[in-house]
Amino acid sequence: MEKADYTQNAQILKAMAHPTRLHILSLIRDKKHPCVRVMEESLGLAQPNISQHLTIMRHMGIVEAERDGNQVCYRIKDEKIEKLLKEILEF
Amino acid sequence: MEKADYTQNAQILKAMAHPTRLHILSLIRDKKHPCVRVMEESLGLAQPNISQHLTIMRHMGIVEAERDGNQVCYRIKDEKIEKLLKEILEF
DNA sequence: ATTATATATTCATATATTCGAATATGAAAA
DNA sequence: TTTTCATATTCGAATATATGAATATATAAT
Repeated sequence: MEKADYTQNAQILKAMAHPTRLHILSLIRDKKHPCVRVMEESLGLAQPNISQHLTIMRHMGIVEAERDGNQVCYRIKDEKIEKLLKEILEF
Repeated sequence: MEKADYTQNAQILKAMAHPTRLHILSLIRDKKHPCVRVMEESLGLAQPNISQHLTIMRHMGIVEAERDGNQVCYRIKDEKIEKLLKEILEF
């Protein structure tokens, strides 16, 4: 494995390595494709805070956003991430 | 999953989410049970730095140290971590 | 006992993360 | 077209992390 890969890999891990972010990812897995308002209810956290965490994960290619009229819904970006996430959440 | 679990889980992830630490873990997997001096050669980093990273992972129960005379050798702590690590390194 | 070798710890400083508060944007409803 | 609802961004202060330099400890060799 290349040094660059460790860096890339570590960045993705780091973007998941936060309690709130793991919780969000778990929600996305459970309720398929939830919007931010739903997360807000489930997590009991401030909306901007959740949005900040989502932004971090969006930028790292962990989740993907889709606007649905008024609201924005999130999903896991791809199969690869889904597999990794499964391993982490079921750890 | 409990909130406490997300925290615990995130802490373990975070302790792995660093390029040098991933590299160290990869070394430990490849060369079974390497000592710090060997890591030093492979990584080309200062010994105190490596030792600092090892300490972090030891404290989080990711690796385990065993003294062998003059030197200290490291291994992955258990099966559970080994499985998670495999998923991460092969991501 | 002294010296050499291997590893760990401490400390200081630079850098990154976290999160609340305030504000901005974007779409829908009135 | 103003108001409302949903989400995103920006900023600042507190906190955490990373790393080099210096030093300490522990075993082995002389």
